[in-house]
Amino acid sequence: MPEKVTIATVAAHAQVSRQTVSNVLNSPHLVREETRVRVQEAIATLGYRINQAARQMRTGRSRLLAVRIEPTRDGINGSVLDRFLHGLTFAAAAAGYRVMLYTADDDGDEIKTFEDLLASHELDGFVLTGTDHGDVRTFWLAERGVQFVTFGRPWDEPERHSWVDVDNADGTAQATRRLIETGHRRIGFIGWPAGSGVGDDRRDGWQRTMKAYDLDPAGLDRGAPDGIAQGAECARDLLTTPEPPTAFVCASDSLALGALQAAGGRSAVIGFDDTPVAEAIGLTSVSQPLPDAAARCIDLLIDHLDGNPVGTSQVLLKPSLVVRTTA
Amino acid sequence: MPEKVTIATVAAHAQVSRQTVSNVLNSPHLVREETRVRVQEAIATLGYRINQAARQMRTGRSRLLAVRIEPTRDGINGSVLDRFLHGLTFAAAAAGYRVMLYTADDDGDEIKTFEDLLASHELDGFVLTGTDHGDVRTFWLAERGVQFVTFGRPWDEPERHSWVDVDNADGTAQATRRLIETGHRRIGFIGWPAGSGVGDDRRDGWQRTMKAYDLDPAGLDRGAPDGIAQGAECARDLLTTPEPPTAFVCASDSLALGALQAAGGRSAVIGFDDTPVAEAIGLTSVSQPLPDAAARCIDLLIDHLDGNPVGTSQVLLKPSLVVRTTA
DNA sequence: CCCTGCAACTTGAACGATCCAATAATGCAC
DNA sequence: GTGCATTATTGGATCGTTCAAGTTGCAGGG
Repeated sequence: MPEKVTIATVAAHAQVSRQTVSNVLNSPHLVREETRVRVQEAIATLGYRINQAARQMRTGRSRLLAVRIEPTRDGINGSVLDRFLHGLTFAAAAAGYRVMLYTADDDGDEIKTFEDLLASHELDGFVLTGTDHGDVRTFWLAERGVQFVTFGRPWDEPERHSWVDVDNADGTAQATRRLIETGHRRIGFIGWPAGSGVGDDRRDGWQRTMKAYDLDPAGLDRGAPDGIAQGAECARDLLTTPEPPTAFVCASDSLALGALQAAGGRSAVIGFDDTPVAEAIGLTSVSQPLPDAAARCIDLLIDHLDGNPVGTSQVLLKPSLVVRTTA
Repeated sequence: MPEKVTIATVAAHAQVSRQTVSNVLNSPHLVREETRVRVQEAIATLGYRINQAARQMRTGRSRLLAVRIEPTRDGINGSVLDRFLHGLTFAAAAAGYRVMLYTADDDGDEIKTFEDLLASHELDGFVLTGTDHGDVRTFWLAERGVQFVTFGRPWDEPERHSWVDVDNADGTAQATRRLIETGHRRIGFIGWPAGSGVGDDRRDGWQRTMKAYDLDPAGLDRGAPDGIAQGAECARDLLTTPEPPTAFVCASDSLALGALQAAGGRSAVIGFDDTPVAEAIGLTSVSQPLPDAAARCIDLLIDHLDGNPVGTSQVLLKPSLVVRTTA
């Protein structure tokens, strides 16, 4: 076991005071170049690492960010959450922060966890995913002056807090354009029942694009809860109309998979989220730029923590269409 | 902003000393029942939460565990890692620990991260996933006396450290038995090339079960890197033999998916890992008990941290077969 | 010549918990 | 009532860092 190396050890080795070493680390501009170099050398020689606990106790900041990891499979999930988490961890590390996980059964439970984590001074900020209309969590945090960023915008009032989101409408617009460009004229949309911000946005993108190309979207639109069976049913329903669609834009890969089964390979289908399922079966799908989104979340959050706490920022990212064999 | 509540505030409120409050929290047996209750009430009234940073500075323990989150898609990944992480976080929280994430490009990079995290006294232990033959990381950690548990056993020397693993051979054995019981006699195995511990174990389960039922496994076995195309190719190869198999046991859902496509619905197929892909397309698959495995990892790790540091423990869990439509 | 201002650095105290050693309270036998 | 062991409680020191205030040396203005 090597000797414990503290800031005092470094100070003695470099023949300066503790505070000067601290300044080299935190406010280098206060230290003369020559001294700074000498201290840096001592740090390197001794292999000194700052003791986060001690720093945290003094400054009250832990350089730890928290993200909820969900047990369920709705909203952002599976490999989507997986890739998002990796992006967060990577971006946070680059800025000297760490990412911590927590679980919660529901929003109320999550607020209890907020209290726990904050009161024991364990962390500095939150990244929230899967925000709903009038999300209680965001109000709770804002009220207490806790810094946070959401992945997913607050649909009621866009500038209430900082967020990063993917332009869902643009995703389905790209999908619809692709189908139109490959010759389709009657393009159906299979999405979720009206009312969810994300779902409505995805429907909008399809609808607006149809109209932009002078195609009538009337009657080509079905809504059902997420699921393969539901997607299949919607597709069958649309295919038995007098003028059936020749292609489908779907609000999720699950719905798309159902549509694909129902159509038996005779319709073009595009899904949403680019899940492993899509990759596995060659489903063309709209892909969210998750690493980028994660990095922007961290940027925003750290901006709030380090810098100007006034005002909020919003970032809207464009998804991209991953063309495979189904469209 | 409410007043800051420290152990001193609680002590004053309950008319005892700081040390007594500390004892109530850490060594309740030293405190008289009556006093203990009074202190607990003061804690509840004031909403006191222990300051983790201060505790950590004194005790040198952070109550933080770390897990690597991988960018790539091999080994344990996607929704598998997702579910495992949730299990870890949940189990850790129950024991008063938190889970932190870190990234690394390769094993060497990971060891550099170990150094960083440990030197700054940021965490107490590691959960490693995806261990290889003669994993350098485990040697490095063991050498330094750092506590860790792996999910996946060290194939060279089982008792070198503590681990939790799923009985892969039992999984393919269950799959093979299921196929035999539903009337199949010629059952092929599509796995990875020999040499990986997990892959060889999965092949073993199939082979042993075949022999146990007096069925000859000779010539029914193919190996290829993981992937849908590879699975399809192996299946086609097996189907063109003089006595082709009527069913396939596969080492992964990806390989199974390929086999399914190649067989065109005329063969029974069973995959491994019960990924969302399997659920989506109705693929029968072997499911790993991830929440349970995660909980056992945490149990073992915390045992090592809190209690007896002597000896290692091993836990082998049985997977279960999720029967869907393909077998 | 004194005072002010500045840069570069030093010193003592504080953050909030736990550990340690010493003290006070209690019970019991003689 | 005294002595002694047992248990419960106390005050002080401590972990490693940063904050606030202070010291030193030197240049320039009045």
